[in-house]
Amino acid sequence: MAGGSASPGRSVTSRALGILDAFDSSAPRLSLSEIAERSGTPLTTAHRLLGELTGWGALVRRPDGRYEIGRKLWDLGLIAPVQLELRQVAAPFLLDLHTTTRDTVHLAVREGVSALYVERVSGRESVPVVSQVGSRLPLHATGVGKVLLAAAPDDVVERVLGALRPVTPHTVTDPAVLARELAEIRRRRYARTSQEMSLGAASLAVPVQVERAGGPLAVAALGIVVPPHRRDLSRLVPALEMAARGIGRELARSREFH
Amino acid sequence: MAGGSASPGRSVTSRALGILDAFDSSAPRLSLSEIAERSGTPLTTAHRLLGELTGWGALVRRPDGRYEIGRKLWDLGLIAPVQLELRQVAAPFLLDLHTTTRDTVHLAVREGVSALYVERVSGRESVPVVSQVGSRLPLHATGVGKVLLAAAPDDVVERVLGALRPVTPHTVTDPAVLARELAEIRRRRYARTSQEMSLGAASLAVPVQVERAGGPLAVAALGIVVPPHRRDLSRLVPALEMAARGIGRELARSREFH
DNA sequence: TGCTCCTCTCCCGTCCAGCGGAAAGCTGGG
DNA sequence: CCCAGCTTTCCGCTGGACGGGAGAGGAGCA
Repeated sequence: MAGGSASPGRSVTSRALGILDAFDSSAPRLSLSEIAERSGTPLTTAHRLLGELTGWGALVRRPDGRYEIGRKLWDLGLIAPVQLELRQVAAPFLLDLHTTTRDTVHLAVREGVSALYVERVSGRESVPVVSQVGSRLPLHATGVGKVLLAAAPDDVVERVLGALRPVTPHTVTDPAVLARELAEIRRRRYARTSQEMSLGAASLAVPVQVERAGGPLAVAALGIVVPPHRRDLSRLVPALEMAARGIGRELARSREFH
Repeated sequence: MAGGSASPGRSVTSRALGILDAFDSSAPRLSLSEIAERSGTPLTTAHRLLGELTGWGALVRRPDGRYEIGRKLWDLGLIAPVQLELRQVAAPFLLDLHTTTRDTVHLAVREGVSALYVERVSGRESVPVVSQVGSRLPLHATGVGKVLLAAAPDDVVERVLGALRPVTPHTVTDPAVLARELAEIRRRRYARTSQEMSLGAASLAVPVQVERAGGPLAVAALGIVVPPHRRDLSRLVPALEMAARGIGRELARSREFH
């Protein structure tokens, strides 16, 4: 009878941490049984581990019994140097763009075959919140993603072209169409998405480049989302390009010292 | 010979998590031995736990061998609902203030006897970075802190007055002086710090209030930091008050639905 | 160059704390 | 009222955590 036969192999610690993997931006509040199921942990074990995680402050218990991420992880997350240099350098430029245009501006980097949004200044007009800081989207699904893809190594491009899952009803799913778009982006130095018009916004994105010995190196993409009733997208290109060049210049300078 | 005699009592999990406690905004990169010392963990044990934490992604190893907070914790931290509602409601107001004044604007809440900065928009002129989002400062040491203190329950005020440690050379350390300042803040509805002039900036802070049955309830403080060469602080009061009222109103409205 | 000091890594015997099935609380809906 | 689903407590078994020791790898100094 009674339990016993300890864990199936993984270490205690990674088992506890695995619990945290159940949490996600699309599932920020979870009940005990949901967590147990999502993390593949026996209910009782999950219960105990949750107790410890809560005790430490990694999680907090809501009045309704569900768990959510606690202060401690917020504190620690804030000091994570994820693209720290880029974010610090870029922040003033994003704010400047926001001040002059009043629109939503965001900055993303490539992480594998995803675009990772690392900074964002929200505009007043409510646009869909898909580019939340920390969120990841497939490279082929957004303007900044395509810009990053246009500058990515060939093997990455091929991997993306090989698996074009639709994200919105308007996502390109034809590899030939996307390849043509990428060529166009490389030629014009900016991407312009009309696909997302249906979401109530149009967007524009440009590459951020750092000058290096051996040619420029794209490290990020700068995007702006404009409400649909303003169609003066093209007039924004110079401002965006200037900001992108400014970020690249400052980044190169700050790296010289290091 | 050989080790053995397992842990002194605490659970495995909390021991591993305790390792993370060694990290701090003032010490974001640590070596193995620093971590072992800071967390009071035997060197060998710390080494193993660090391996597990790194394997999961809570920490990453830098080329020089030091550890720092990794992507995973960043991701999780971003979905922590720490003052989520307040931050979402306040963000547009902070941006508006920044757009019109170009100065650094920040928002803080009270957490015990500390002011916790939860949102910030940095101005172009570089002011000291003490109000980084996530950082905590004693209530008596800053403008927003004093505003929060002025609205805090009596027991909190007494606790603070009882232990006035100096933070900068200009921090008030005399309880009587601070008590008079607090009375002044309650009367005028805003705080104005001249103490921090030496740091190269002057600041202004107002309470953010939510209307409730049973009188207004201060929940946060809104502050602005102005470079010293602009002395038109008083002209900012109306704009700040309007923003603070706006935040309070929106917050009350969004809570009605809930 | 040889020495010392410091930090990191691997090894391994002991022993205890994690494990999780079972069953008892606790809600809330029908 | 009864039942279904979720949460919490209980507890004996066992396998993995523990950490001292030794040695490798470097940095600094004479």
